Amino acid sequence: MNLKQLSETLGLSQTTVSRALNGYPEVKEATRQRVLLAAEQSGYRPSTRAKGLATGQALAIGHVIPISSKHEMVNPIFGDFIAGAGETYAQNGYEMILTTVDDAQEEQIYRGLKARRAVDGVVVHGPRMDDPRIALLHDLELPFVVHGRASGATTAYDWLDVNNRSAFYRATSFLCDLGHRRIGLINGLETMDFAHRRRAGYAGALKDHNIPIDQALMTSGEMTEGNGYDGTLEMLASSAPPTAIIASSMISALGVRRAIEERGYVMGRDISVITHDDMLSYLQNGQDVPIFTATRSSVRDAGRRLAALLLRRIANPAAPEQHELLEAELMLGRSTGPAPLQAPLHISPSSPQKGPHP
Amino acid sequence: MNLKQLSETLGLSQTTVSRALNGYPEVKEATRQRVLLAAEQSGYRPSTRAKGLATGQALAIGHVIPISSKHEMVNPIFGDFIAGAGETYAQNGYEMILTTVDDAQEEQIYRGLKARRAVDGVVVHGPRMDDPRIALLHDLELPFVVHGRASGATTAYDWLDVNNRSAFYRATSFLCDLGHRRIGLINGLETMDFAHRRRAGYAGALKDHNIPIDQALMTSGEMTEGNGYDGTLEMLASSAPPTAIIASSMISALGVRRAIEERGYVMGRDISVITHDDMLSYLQNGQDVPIFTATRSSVRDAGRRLAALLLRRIANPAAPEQHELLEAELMLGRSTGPAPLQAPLHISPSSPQKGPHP
DNA sequence: ATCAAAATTCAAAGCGCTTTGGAATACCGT
DNA sequence: ACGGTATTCCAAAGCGCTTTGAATTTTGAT
Repeated sequence: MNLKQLSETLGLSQTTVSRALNGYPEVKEATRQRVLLAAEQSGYRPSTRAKGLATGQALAIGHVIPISSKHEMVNPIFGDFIAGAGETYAQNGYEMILTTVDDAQEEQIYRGLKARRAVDGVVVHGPRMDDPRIALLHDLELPFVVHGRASGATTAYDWLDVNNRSAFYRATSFLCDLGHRRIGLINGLETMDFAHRRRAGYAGALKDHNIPIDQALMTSGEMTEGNGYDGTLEMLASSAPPTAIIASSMISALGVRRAIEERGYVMGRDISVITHDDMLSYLQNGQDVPIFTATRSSVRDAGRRLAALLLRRIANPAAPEQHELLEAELMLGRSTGPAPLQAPLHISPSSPQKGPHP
Repeated sequence: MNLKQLSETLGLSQTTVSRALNGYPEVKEATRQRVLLAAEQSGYRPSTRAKGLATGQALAIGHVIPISSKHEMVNPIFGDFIAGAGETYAQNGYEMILTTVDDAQEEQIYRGLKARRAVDGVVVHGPRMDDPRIALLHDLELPFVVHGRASGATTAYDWLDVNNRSAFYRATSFLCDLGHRRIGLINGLETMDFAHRRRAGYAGALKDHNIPIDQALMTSGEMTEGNGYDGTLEMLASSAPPTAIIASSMISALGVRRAIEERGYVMGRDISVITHDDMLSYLQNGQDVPIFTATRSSVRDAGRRLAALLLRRIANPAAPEQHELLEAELMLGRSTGPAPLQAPLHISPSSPQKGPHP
């Protein structure tokens, strides 16, 4: 069923039917109702393509998901973020077009999206330090918003970010106030902007508590269980092991916990742990009382809001830049406690296992 | 830059330019080169919409992701699956359109996709028992393929599935052969078709080893860390606890491990664990030696293959149904060992923790 | 040189929608 | 009843591409 057929059925012109459907005022109310009913009954829906051609809009948003070509890794927050953004799009009649791409082809993809007029705007995921995409999209005049920020960008742009710096500042301060002086940081890849900010928050808090920074207590890498495990094991093996560890994601934190327990320590008593928690739907941090003390911020909510930001930008290209800085909550869980008075006894691990990742 | 402009630049008709670009034979080779070069230099790319309108193809594939309206959960395998499918689409010039939807609106979404001619075909995710989507899509005459199978479907359809039954049969048999007689199953939601098949494999193996089925050793639910933990704790607390547990996903397995260790048992010695491993990029099962013994099958690879299946279906709507049944490998890891000669001593847990999810 | 066949190019129609510029009809006060 | 204004509807153009059917040029054989 297309417009022509529908209008013939009704004995009206395509113009009138189109206007009735799109809510224009120059059509009699009775006629509109008649059209609406007929459209409903026949299941008529305008062709996306034809409509897009006629209006010049794509009614679609592009999400270009970078997949680290080295580790072939898909960011685990991705599913929940998309779910959030999808809600917003659905409410506004937009479609979501997904492209996965490794870093090398990124520029091509954005240029293609623009040249083919496939989308009205894009969401930039996982901004890196001095991310070249900002300038590129700016030059292409393709509306975009960034999930996170890209330090070093020379042009203004719309973004939504968690206040990573303050979150990690608070987490670190909280541990300091509990008496911890040796605090480890299992960070994400520091080419990523957010990891950079988190470290700044961590370092800032240590400085404010007059605690020197120890390179041996900082690792960075992809946020996998394995890296959390490896990093923790390494720190624990050092001559001056930490009494607390901050992890950058729930996934790494699971590895941190595994290493701690495998070494025979008790999390929350011998070693305190704080993690950042994106509130992924399949990895909930406890039901009532959180297992992990965590800096918490819903990535799904971020998706919803960021999508809204983009739609606003598209509706009004000349508006001033929009920014949204979400503060993470510090949720108290069972994984933190006062610093042990002395270095924890090193109980021999209950399991002789000592190996790679789960 | 559009076709008209490009053709004027070249002093050729739109027809010729279009044909040169699309590889038709009726254009002189020298002309084609000239056109190709000009297109390259000017960055010309045909408008997706215009092309789609003219050809009647959408050059897009729809993925409709069900989000359990109850738990608001996004399946964690989703990201990797999409990454795989995306590779195939990119190679073939297709776009991926993503829609997230809760069960109630599913039908509407598919009808909309069809009526608006937004996609050339769709991938059905997470088929349930007697899934109504199969019949619906069949009626709509919208080409589709299914990731998994839907028992009870009355029409033939294309699918790609892991042989869940044989995988869980082998895992269970393997444990039986190691002497285990009380084997727990932490299954996915049994409204899901795959969970049903897995239980059938598990039950079949027990039967073949003359081991009665014990309802107390079977749980099912969303595959979260928390459910893995809760289920395990419950089984371990029973009067006749299992000596081995099979988990339906790495995420649940992490919960299983937490419960085991929290109770003071050693995984692989006191309690054996086998999990299904989808080879998610951020949850690798060890580097060299797997942590968990696992039935392994790459969901990313499944995405790649299933997408190819769909493109073939679209190219040839009348072809006979295509099926691909992938066998999971049984990877030996550190989490399994011979059944303890007697019920494991119940060492008091090293941690007094006893609580909800991690 | 000549003419049919092959190779190359083009003008125009059409895909399904929106939107412009009118045309037709209804309504108002006088 | 009449001119004028609102209201309601419509024909046709246009969005950027592909494709049909025809025109033009080249080629090859005589």
